[in-house]
Amino acid sequence: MIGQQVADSIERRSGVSLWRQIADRILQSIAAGDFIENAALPPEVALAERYGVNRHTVRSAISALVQEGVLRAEQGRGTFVLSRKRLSYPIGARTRFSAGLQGQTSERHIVLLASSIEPASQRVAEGLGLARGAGAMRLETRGEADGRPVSRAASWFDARRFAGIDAAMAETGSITASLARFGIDDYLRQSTVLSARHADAADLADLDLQPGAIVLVTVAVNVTPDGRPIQFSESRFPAERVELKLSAL
Amino acid sequence: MIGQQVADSIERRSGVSLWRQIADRILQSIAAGDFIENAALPPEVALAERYGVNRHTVRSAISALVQEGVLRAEQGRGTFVLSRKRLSYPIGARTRFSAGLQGQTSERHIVLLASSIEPASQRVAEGLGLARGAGAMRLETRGEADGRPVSRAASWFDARRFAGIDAAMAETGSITASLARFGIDDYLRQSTVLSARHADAADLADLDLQPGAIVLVTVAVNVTPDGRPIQFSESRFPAERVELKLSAL
DNA sequence: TAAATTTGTCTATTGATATAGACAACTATA
DNA sequence: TATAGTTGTCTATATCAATAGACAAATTTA
Repeated sequence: MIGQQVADSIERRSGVSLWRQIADRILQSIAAGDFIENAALPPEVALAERYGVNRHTVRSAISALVQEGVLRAEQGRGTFVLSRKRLSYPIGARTRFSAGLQGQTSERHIVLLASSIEPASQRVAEGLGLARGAGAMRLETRGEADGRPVSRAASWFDARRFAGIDAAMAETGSITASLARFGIDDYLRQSTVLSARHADAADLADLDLQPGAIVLVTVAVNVTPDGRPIQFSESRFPAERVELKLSAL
Repeated sequence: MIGQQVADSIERRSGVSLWRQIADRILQSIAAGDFIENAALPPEVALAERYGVNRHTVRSAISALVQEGVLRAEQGRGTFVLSRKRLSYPIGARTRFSAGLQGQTSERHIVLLASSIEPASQRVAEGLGLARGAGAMRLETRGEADGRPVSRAASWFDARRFAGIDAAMAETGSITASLARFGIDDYLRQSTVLSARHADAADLADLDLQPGAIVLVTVAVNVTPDGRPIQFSESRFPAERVELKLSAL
């Protein structure tokens, strides 16, 4: 009889407060398309009954989502869904930030937050095929779509081969365009490893999230068409705003 | 100077308790390989100082992880890491449960928990290319590796074409083998959409998780080599035990 | 053996979380 | 214009989460 998974019960004394769990459920509901844009949420008393909690607890959840800009509450009328669906970020052989989100947003770009040259850690050295401790250029970037942050990444490049890529990145706002300046006309995604965790303090600040949010984490290596690694990166995506669509599989 | 992301601060009044956040950090640390198997965790006072909390709060985090079987505490000696690294579950054109985990575990299989025939919901109908409301056979399964649950899935098939696949699944413990009985010698992963959320009550029970845990969610369609959809599925993976490795990209 | 280190247990106190009930303020509708 | 339905605010109480300090119990080291 049920086509979707139904699991309305809520875990008590779990280390995650009831209002945060309910807020998560409502976000899921919206992302799953249970509410059209501008649709009214069920009234607070109904939600309280559904989740088996007090009305005030539901109100805490709602007020957190109002803070996040997901809902709008109007006294006497109801509570309404503001947010659009999650962005669907494609990951495949030719993963490109801007091209991937084309059609879903009117505007998108990458901001260079910081850059530095540092000795390659073990995993960076492995990913780039460098000697451990060799110079690696690190770029800290944030991806934005329609003014909302949708990704936060650290990327490493061979500092010798790509000297000055930080300036190129700041100027062009595009990894693809920056690499082109170094003679890289095309590159491919060689590997992607995916995990998820709670957002840490840095994620919260960089991605404009509320504490307790979940981030998807990808660790990836990009290579030239002939297989030489050029970029190693770790990216974080806010799970409440982004889903990853694995394509070209 | 730092090769890895460092973010030790903890968020207060976030809806996620400090002990749960610290437990998450320790799990990340272990998964990232900061501790070798059987290595001692830093003493409680040191951890309390690092995270800026009281020793008792650290103890709450540790005791949760002891409950989960990740740590072992010994009075007078220290607290030790038990758990192995996360399993790496490959997702690609030929995603197969057992073959994918080969080499990482000595034993793995799929258990059929339940099955039923139901009218296809909208998303199932879309995924399988059926009319909405047409008969869909649903299989509820759990993947286990070395006796630990590593995945929990609901799969839907065209009930007419695959009548009896539930019995085949119960008998063989393999999707691939069951499909072979219906003349499907090969099948490909057409699409995979990935997201993450907090585990709900059903996940907690089915995957043997502690409340507050995170699950990775994939929604996928498998097709025959000539492109006809045969299986629509939603799978949940415990993020603390599994990472997804996107291959053949 | 003595001292230092580490986990385990207890008491007490404070702040955040959750419940309960009552009523005000606002909106839509019969 | 009532009335019903909804969100907003207030008070009170109970439980969980976190801090603080002290000391016991077990282990390792000097």
